[in-house]
Amino acid sequence: MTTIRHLDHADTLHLPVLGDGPFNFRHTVWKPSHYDTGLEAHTTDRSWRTIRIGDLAVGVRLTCEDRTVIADIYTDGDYKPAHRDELRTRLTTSYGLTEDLTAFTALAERVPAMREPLAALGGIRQSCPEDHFEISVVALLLQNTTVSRTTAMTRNLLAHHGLLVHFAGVTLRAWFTPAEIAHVTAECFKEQDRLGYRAKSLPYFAAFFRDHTAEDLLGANLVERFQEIKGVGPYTAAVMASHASRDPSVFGIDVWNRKIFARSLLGAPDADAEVITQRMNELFPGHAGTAALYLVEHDYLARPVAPLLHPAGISSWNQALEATTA
DNA sequence: AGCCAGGTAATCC
DNA sequence: GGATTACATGGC
Repeated sequence: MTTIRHLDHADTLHLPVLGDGPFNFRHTVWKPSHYDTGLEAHTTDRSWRTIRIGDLAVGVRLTCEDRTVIADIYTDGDYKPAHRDELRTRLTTSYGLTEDLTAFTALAERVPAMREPLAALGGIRQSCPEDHFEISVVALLLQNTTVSRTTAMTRNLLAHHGLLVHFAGVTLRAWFTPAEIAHVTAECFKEQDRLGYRAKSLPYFAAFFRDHTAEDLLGANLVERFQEIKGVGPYTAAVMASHASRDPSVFGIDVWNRKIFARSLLGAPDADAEVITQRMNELFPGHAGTAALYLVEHDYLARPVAPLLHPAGISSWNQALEATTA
């Protein structure tokens, strides 16, 4: 039985958005293509998200005024000045608040297929509040399966090994750390959490990120480096590099987004991954990952995987999450 | 029943 | 090397 941790308000951060281009808060923080993890909740004008900083569980409530993101911070532990600094950096980086989109936009304006995505989503940035370990788990759970099963596996893992927190009126799950699942066996991931053959990979993921910090990986060719982990291939490594490392030139290609790119760039229902990758790099040199982001999110804008919540629906959201316990 | 999902590693020639 | 094939599992 998972107990709910109640987090108290500890801080308020004002995070400026730099650069002159547009900033789209709603679609930067909430992505129409992202599946429901239980780690975040979104209404039309605000978002809630959990973050782990080592042992500390943090709840963040995000709103935006003009070009400032306001982050209300909630914790249940000993909140120190160092945590404030780390959260400021983490949130600014996670949502690309200081990233310059002008080079991408200049390339995209010359491509007809980008006209509508730019008009609808101009000013969105990659969102990745996950760290490298956490996003690697997400990508692992997306491997060769349906999104509904990915959602179920995520729910199982977080219910059995993660945290359950309540803050600012919302109940959410929070990630486990590599250390917290170091003792869990592959058999448990398979039988209890229903991960199938992916169960064997997760212990390798946890061991790698227990032993390597983000600083260790600076300067490395990340897409190659991450593939040293058993269970990480070209797709998962690219998701890690494009999302957690925020390399704008990289995107992970799979059977799902391949069709989106083939349709919008080649006018075909599907195409070889090599053909698409070459075309993307040709049209958006150095920014193919950003282009991929705009094309995919625009494709999902009218029918989001996990739609925005109505404010009145938050209490039933909370009840549903609290009912799914270990 | 069989095929396919927002892939990867092992094995084959 | 590049081309198969097995791998878990649930939904249609």
